[in-house]
Amino acid sequence: MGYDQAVMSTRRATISDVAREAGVSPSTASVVFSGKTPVSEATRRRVLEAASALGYTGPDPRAASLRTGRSGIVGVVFEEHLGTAFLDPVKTLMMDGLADAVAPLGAGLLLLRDQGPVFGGPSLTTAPIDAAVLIGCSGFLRESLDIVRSRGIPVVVIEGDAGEGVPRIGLDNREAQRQAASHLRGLGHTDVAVVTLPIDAARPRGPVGPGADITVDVTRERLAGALDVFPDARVHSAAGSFIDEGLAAGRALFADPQARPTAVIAQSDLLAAGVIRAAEEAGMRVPEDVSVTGFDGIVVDGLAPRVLTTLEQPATDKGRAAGHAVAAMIEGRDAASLSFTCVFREGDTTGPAPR
Amino acid sequence: MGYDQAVMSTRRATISDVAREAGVSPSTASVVFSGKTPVSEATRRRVLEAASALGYTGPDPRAASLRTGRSGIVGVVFEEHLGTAFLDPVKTLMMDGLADAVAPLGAGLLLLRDQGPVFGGPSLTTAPIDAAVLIGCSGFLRESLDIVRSRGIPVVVIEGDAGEGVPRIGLDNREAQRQAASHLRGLGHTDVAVVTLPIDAARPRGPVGPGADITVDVTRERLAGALDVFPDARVHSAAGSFIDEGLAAGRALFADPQARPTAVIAQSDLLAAGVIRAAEEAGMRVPEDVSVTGFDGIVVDGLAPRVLTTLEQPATDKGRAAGHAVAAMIEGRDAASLSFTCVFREGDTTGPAPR
DNA sequence: TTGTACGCGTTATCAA
DNA sequence: TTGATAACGCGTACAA
Repeated sequence: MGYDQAVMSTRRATISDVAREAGVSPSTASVVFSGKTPVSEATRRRVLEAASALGYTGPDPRAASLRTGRSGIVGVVFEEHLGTAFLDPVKTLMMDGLADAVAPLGAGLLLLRDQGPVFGGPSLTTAPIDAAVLIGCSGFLRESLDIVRSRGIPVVVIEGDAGEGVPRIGLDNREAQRQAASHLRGLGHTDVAVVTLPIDAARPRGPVGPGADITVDVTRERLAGALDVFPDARVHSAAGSFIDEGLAAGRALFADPQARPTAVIAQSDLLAAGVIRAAEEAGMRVPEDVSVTGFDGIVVDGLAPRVLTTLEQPATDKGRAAGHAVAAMIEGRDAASLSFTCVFREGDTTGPAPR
Repeated sequence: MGYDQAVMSTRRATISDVAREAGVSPSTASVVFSGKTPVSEATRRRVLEAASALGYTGPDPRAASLRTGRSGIVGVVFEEHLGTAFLDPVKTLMMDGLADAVAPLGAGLLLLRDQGPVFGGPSLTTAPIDAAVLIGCSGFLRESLDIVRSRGIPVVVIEGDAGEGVPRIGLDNREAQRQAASHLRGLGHTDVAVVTLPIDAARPRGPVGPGADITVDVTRERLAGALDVFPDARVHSAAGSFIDEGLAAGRALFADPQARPTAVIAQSDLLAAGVIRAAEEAGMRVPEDVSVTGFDGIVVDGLAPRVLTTLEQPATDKGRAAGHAVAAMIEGRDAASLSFTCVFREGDTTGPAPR
């Protein structure tokens, strides 16, 4: 007993300690806690009593997961600061769908930022995850991705290309954006500018040349759709999907009164809202002097009573689909890629090109 | 070699395999990956080559965390569906602050729903976390909490009482709500109704009697503040902080034209927005026929051009404070409880009581 | 700078 | 229904 106390005071009780105290074998004690095998009521109670006497509160998650190979954790990897998971309305809806679909699986969601394996914390590669959902997939991720996949961890990517064998939950970004662009062309616009989402991890802000290296898939695809219709469009990148970024980009585009575009294709609704504000600042009317389109179909505060011309995307469904896909893969089934479709919605922020 | 291949095909290479292949000891190989001890460039390269030859991609997170006792994961526990983490604007802001404060720590955030240890998935008790942040703390949690604390895992609670020794990040809910109520009394209101947030995990919707058992701390505190001023107020609980819930509650309150309150204290801005909508539906003018107050100070879509009379709370700061607190505790420092203060903001949704 | 030896806490398997 | 055994894969004193 003296020994036991000494031991107890220095280290936490383990399941072996409990077993010893209860006079059973460790495996029996283990079974009492896991419930995976029938145990006689008598031993069961003895073990539980021993446990509470020793202050043992159940198996150590780390050890259990080493042994079983499962942690019950699904990693969700973002390319940007984790805050975007919460502040970007589209991601927010996606996460809701994802949480929904993953719940029956009993899994928790681990929010990860891919910062490369250099930084201290858990990256995709160092976290004990059972599966991973990537939100976009840029260069950085590619590398970690191979590692994860080589470990046999199921991976699904939302809006991005993670290579062969990784199911994709996609959106018809290019086609959808082309649709909005065509709408503008149909209205007679020829001098068009594009305000893009971040083009890469460094998130520079400013003009984008024709040869620019765009590593963010969504940005690239939507831009391609716009350029399909307006190959000569001026392109300006924002540092994030925020109203303020749209405002900054709009100011830049409208700075020179002699060289103002008659239409602006923004790659998100928030950016569009910012551009509209910039237009008003510059004394332009929307849509009489300049037309603006968005992307996402979310509710943007402060835009009312305007209705944005935009592309509605099924954000929640995308998340849910990703959840179902990882759930399937965890259970050993196959998961297929899936592409969702945007719906063009004409509002009152686009009109005929000014003469 | 034949043996090696046989082994490789059946199980994943471990660091020992790599060491053997490279002709060094396991510990040396380990050091190559962890970088905790200088290694000669030659051995280093040999190990790396062996690793890539064997397809070894670095230490297994599960084993590593068993050994080191750290996982780099901070658990965030919600009482409700995880979706609320993303759909409730206040929680959203909190999470942003939390992510922010935890980032330098290099930790990932694990979103957990506390559904009691029965359910299968990782709960607070079965997840490999280094620390936990509780969002609220009701009965369910209490139990898991003891377990976690007995394991020596630092815990912080936002808006809740988790018992002695658990630092709290709080809000002056009661005082703030009392302030809004006093404002109404000052305007001459006497017949007042309260629309509350969920009162417990079952989230019933409907009238709340005087003796009701309210397990959600925030709800209880804010209600107490309202009752401090209007002890006889009718109380109606909503099933969540949504506009639609406020709408439903409002309809119930305004159903009988003979017994309509002249003011409604809603426990969140979203609820308030719903109540206002219900009032309009019922042909009542705000604030001429009925005054409405909210709580939170967030931007509610569709409310413009109205400005809600409400209590602004520093949601982001609360999250950040919680993050700093767990960071401190993980590093062995102490963390103190902290209480934030709401600011009363008078809008145009409250006015003199109708005669 | 490298190697030896051991323990981290569990659980699966199989035999009794 | 219970127990003995053997991993699970790694990190780290400590000695060489």
